Amino acid sequence: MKPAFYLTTPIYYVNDVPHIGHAYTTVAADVLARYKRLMGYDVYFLTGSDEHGQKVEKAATTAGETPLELADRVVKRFQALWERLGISNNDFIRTTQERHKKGVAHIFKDILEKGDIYLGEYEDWYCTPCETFWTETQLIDGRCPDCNRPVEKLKEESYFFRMSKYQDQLLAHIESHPDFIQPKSKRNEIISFVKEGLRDLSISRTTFTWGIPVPDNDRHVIYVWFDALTNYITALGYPEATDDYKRFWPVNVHLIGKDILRFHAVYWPTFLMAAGLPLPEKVFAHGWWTIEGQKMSKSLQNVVEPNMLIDKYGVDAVRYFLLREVPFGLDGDFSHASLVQRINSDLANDLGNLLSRSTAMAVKYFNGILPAPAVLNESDLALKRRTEEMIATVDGCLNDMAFSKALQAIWEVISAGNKYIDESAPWTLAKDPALKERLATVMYCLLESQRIVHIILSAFLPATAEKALDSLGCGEERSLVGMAWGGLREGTTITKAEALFPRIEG
RNA sequence: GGCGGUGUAGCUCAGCUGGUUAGAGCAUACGGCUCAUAUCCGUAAUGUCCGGGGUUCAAGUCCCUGCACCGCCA
Repeated sequence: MKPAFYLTTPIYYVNDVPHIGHAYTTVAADVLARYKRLMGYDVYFLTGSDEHGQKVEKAATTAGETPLELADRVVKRFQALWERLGISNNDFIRTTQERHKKGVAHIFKDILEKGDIYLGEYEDWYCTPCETFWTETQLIDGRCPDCNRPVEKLKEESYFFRMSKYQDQLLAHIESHPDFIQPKSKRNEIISFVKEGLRDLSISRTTFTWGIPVPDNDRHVIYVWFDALTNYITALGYPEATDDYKRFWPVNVHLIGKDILRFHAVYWPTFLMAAGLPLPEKVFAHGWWTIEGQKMSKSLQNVVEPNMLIDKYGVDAVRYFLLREVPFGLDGDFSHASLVQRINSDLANDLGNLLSRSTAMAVKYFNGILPAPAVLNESDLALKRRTEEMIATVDGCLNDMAFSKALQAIWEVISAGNKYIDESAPWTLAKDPALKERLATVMYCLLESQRIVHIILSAFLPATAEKALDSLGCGEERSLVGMAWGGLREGTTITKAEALFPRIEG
């Protein structure tokens, strides 16, 4: 039986339209999912939408539609974008779905019955747009410290989650599981946050109705984060002990942006502890993108619309850029200049041109019929070795979410391929019929190395790898097994590859 | 204010437990090849490794201190 691998993106809030940040998390998750499938895992890749809450309710009212209508509309935009980006999620959960609502009500009731949810009273300053309560000391000049808008004093009956009870247990878990929260810098932040003490958490609201009602008390709606986080198990069928649930929970990794780390590294694990469920194996918080050196914001009107990027540069170029430019976990800057630079230098000159020149020679010297290699000499073996070593390196990198490093390792092999051509000088070999066998060996090694490169690249650049493998005459052997050296068969028809990535001039 | 982090070539960054002439990619200059998307290969140059002090036979790497920037919390 295949090993299981479960990974998630956050569910995206429908009050916001998709931007480069959403695309980033989702593309990263997709690469990991595709890679794990390649390695023989049975992968459950979940994304979805978060649709409840006061903000959505208000936005819908303003737009003259029901909250669900608004959600339907925005969800389509997310789904259409994922389609365009080649996202291979096998499930898409919406918090308005029955399966989810049922599960949330169940876990709420369960924790209530176990005594870790209790009814109390909440009084504090409330910022409606942010849906956040602030203490007196947190306010800045009497305004919301996040958005600087006015806040109002609010007193409401509220259900509380006894988060304080789990402080020590959570801390112990974090400390005994060094990889639970990554990267390390974020882990430190969470540790110090927990050490400062966890307060009980208000997890219901009475000021609006667009949400999942508290079981047996429908004056209350369940707090959006309690609702949203639970998606990770309701998608698998919780509370039923479904096959998916048994097979995939606990999740291998939650990929998230650094802004929502606390919810995933503190709230969510303590909810699970209270419910007696196993904790996620890993929560990985990636960084943020600035745009041409500036913080991305609606008011600056510099929000990057992924569809526009795809139109202009193509899907795989965008996927490549997002994962290559910046180490996952750190902030990075998006600029058109650096994207064009990556496309021209890495994708066109290195990757694309290598395939182009290699396949052109195969056609020219062997009529496109791949010859069998003779005995490999030192430089052939060096290329083979580098290619094989790269597979292990990439595996290590991807287990650490080091997408950028993984791509660098792949590019070292591409670079080695270009150098190999230069050193072997096939055009010289071709002039002497006596060297035909040597030429055959060189062509074989060259193409075989690239076949392996493109199989592994199919996780990152699915459409590109498809084209490349087609031109290398490779059929369906696109898996871990197919990664072994020697998979390219003698007699395979090689066709001259079109430019995978045309250079962008100007 | 408390805690944590960062400061290395023009740019983005690697440099683990201290040890030969401090590295990579991109950009720059020069040279080479011609199979290829004017692509590829090679060579070169540039660094007070933030400042100051200290430990050590030896510090970009450890300690102290100052400055600058960033994150989390308050």
